[in-house]
Amino acid sequence: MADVAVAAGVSVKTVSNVLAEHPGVREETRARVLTAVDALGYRLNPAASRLRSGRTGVIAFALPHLYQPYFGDVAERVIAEGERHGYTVVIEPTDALLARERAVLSGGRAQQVDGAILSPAALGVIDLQGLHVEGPVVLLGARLDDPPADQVVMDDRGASRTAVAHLLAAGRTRIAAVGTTQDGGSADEREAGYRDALTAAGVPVDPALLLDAPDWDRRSSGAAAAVRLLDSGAPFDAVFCFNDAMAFGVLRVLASRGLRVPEDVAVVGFDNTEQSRFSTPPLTSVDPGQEQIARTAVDLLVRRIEGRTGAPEVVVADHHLVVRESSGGPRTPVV
Amino acid sequence: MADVAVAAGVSVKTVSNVLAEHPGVREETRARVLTAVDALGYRLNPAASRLRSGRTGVIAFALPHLYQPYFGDVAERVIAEGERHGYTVVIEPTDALLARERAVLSGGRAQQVDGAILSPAALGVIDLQGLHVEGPVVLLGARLDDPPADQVVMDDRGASRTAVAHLLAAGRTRIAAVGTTQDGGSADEREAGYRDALTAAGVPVDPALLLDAPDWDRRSSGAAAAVRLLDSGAPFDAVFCFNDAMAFGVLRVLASRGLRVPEDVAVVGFDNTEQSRFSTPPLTSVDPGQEQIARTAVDLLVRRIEGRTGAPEVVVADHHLVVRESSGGPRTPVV
DNA sequence: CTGAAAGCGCTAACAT
DNA sequence: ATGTTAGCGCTTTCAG
Repeated sequence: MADVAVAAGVSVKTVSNVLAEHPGVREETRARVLTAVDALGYRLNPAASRLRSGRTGVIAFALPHLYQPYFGDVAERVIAEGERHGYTVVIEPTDALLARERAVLSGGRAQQVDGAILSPAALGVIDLQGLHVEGPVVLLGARLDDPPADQVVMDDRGASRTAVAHLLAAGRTRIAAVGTTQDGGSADEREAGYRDALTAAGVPVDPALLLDAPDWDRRSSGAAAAVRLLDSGAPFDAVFCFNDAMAFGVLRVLASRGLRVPEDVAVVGFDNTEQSRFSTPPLTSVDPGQEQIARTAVDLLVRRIEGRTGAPEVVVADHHLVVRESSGGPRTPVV
Repeated sequence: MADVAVAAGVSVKTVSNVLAEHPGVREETRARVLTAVDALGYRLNPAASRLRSGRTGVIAFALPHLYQPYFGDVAERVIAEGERHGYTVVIEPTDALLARERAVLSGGRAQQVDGAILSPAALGVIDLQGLHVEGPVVLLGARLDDPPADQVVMDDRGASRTAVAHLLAAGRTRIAAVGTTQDGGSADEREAGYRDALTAAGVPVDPALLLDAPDWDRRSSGAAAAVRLLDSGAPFDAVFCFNDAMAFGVLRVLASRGLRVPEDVAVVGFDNTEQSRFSTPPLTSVDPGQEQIARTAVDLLVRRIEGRTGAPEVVVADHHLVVRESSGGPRTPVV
C-alpha cells in the first residue's frame, strides 16, 4: 500500500480511503490512486483490514440442510445478494440440531462473522420468543409475537388459506393436511390457514384428515402420511402438503395405490421448488417468494451491521399460488 | 492472549502453541493453558492469526449451482469434511460461467482462501488440459490426460457401461441415450460407456437414439430430448439419461404420452440423488460415490495446502448401480 | 481533504 | 520445552 501511495503521490491513508470507498476523496485523486493500484497489481490484504477494523466482511447463513432444493435455492440467492453488498457468505448447515442453532444466536461465530441469517428448524416459536440474541441476526421463517431479532417471514397462514381455498373452489371438500406438528411455528400457521379456509367455506374440520409429519425434510414423511391416510379408510379427495418434499412422497404413494391425480385426488404443495414443474403430474404449489426473502434478509442484516438500531423489523414476503396439473390445472405443455 | 499467558504462568508463545496444536508442549503445560483459556473465556482472533501466518483457514468450493440437489449434497459433505480438518468452506456458485471458473484456477481469491475445489461446468476437457493453475486446487469431474491439478474423478465410462449392461440384461435393445454433447468431458465418457456396453453385446449403435442436451442442469433438457425422441418415430424400449435431473424430465414426458415405465420403456439415471427414490416410478440410478468424492477432495486439498508437492494425484471414486422400479427392479416398499 | 504515527493480536524466528 | 522480540498490512486516531 505504501508503494501505491508513492506511485500515486499521496499518503497511505488516502489509498486506504479510496479502496474502502470512503467518501470525501477528490475524484481526481481517486482516479490517480486507482491507476497506481492497477499498474502495480495491488490487492488489499483482507486479513489486515479485518484485524485493524474488526469487521470481517463475512456473514453466516445457517440453514438446516443444503441438499433440500428449497434451501439450496435460497442459499444461492443469499450468496449473490451478499456479494452485491460486499460480503462473503459462509453457509452453515445446522443439520436441524438445536445446539447449532443456539450457537448462531448466541454469537458463537463472533470475530469470524459480522452477522448471521438463521433459518431455524429445531428451535420452535416458544424457544425463540424473546430469546436473547448476540450480535446482528436476521431470522427466517415463522412469525413471532415478540421477535428477538429482525425477521423475514412468509405469510404461512395466508398462503395456506389460498391453497386450500383453491381446492375448495375446485369442488373438493375432503381435504387432508400433511405435515402438522405440535411444535408451533410454520406448521401451526399452515394448519391455521387450512382451518380458516375450511371454516370460511362451511366445511367441518375432520381430525382424521390431519396427518402429523415431524420431519418435513424427507419425502418419506409425506409417503408415510399418505399410507396412514389410505389405511385409515377415511375418505378424501384432496391433499394439502405443508411442503413440496412431502407432496412428492404423497404423489408417489397415490400412484402406487392406483389413485389418479388429480381425477381421484388433487394434491397441492408448498415451496414451489423447481422440481414441482417436473413431477408426475406437475405439482400445484405455493410460491413463498424466495427471491424477495433472500434479498430482504441480507438487506436487513447489512443495515444492522452498519449500525442500524431500534426494535426488530419484520417483513412479510409476498406469496402466490402456482396452479399445475396436480390440482386440475391445465395440462402444461411439456418442455 | 497475554492475560492467558499470565494466568497460566507461561509465555504468549506457549499459549499460541497450545491453541495452534503445535507439537512439543508438555501435557501438563497444555492443560494449564487450556484451563486459563476457559477461565478467561478467551478466543483466538482469527484475523490476527491470518495476518501473521498468511494462512486463512478457508477453502473455496466452486460449483455450478446450489439448487441442484446433487451439488447441494456434495457441498454439505465438503463443508463437514472441511470443518473436520479445521477449515471453513466458502461456497462459490459459478453459475456455470467460464470467467468465474477461470478465476478460481488463476487464484482470483488468493489471500482470501488457502485453496479451492472446483467442479467445472463451462470449462471443457480441452480447456483444462495442461492449463496453468495458481495455488492449491482440486478438480472434480471428468478425467483428463494431463491434469493441471489433483483431481477426484468418477468412472463415468465404467459407470455408464454398468448402467447400460443392466438394461441389456433386462432384454432391452433399443436404448436411447440422453445428454450427449460435443464438449468432451463427462458427456463423452458416458457416451463411450454406453457404446462399450452395446458393442460388447453385439447391439448396433443407432445415431437416432443419441439425444443431445447441452444443459444438464435442467429437467427440461430431459423433457425436450424425450419429446424429440418420440416425435422422431424411432422405436425404443429404454432410456439411459446422463443425470437424474434429465431422467425426471424424461419420466414426465413418457407419462404424459401414456407410456408406462418400466413396462413400455425402462429408464435409468445417473447421480442417485435423494429424489430418485421418490419419483414415479422410483428411478434406477448410478451412485457416483459423492461421500467418497467430498472426503477425498478435501483430503487432497488439505495435504496440498500443508505442503505436499509432486505430480497431480488422480483418485477414481467407486460407483455402483442402484436398481429401482424404473428399470424393472422390485416394487420398493413405499415409506 | 490529506498526512503521520501508532497499534490491532497474533505467530515466526531466534534465543535459551 | 519455553521465552523474547519484532512485525505482518492495514485503519484509526489526531494533526494539519
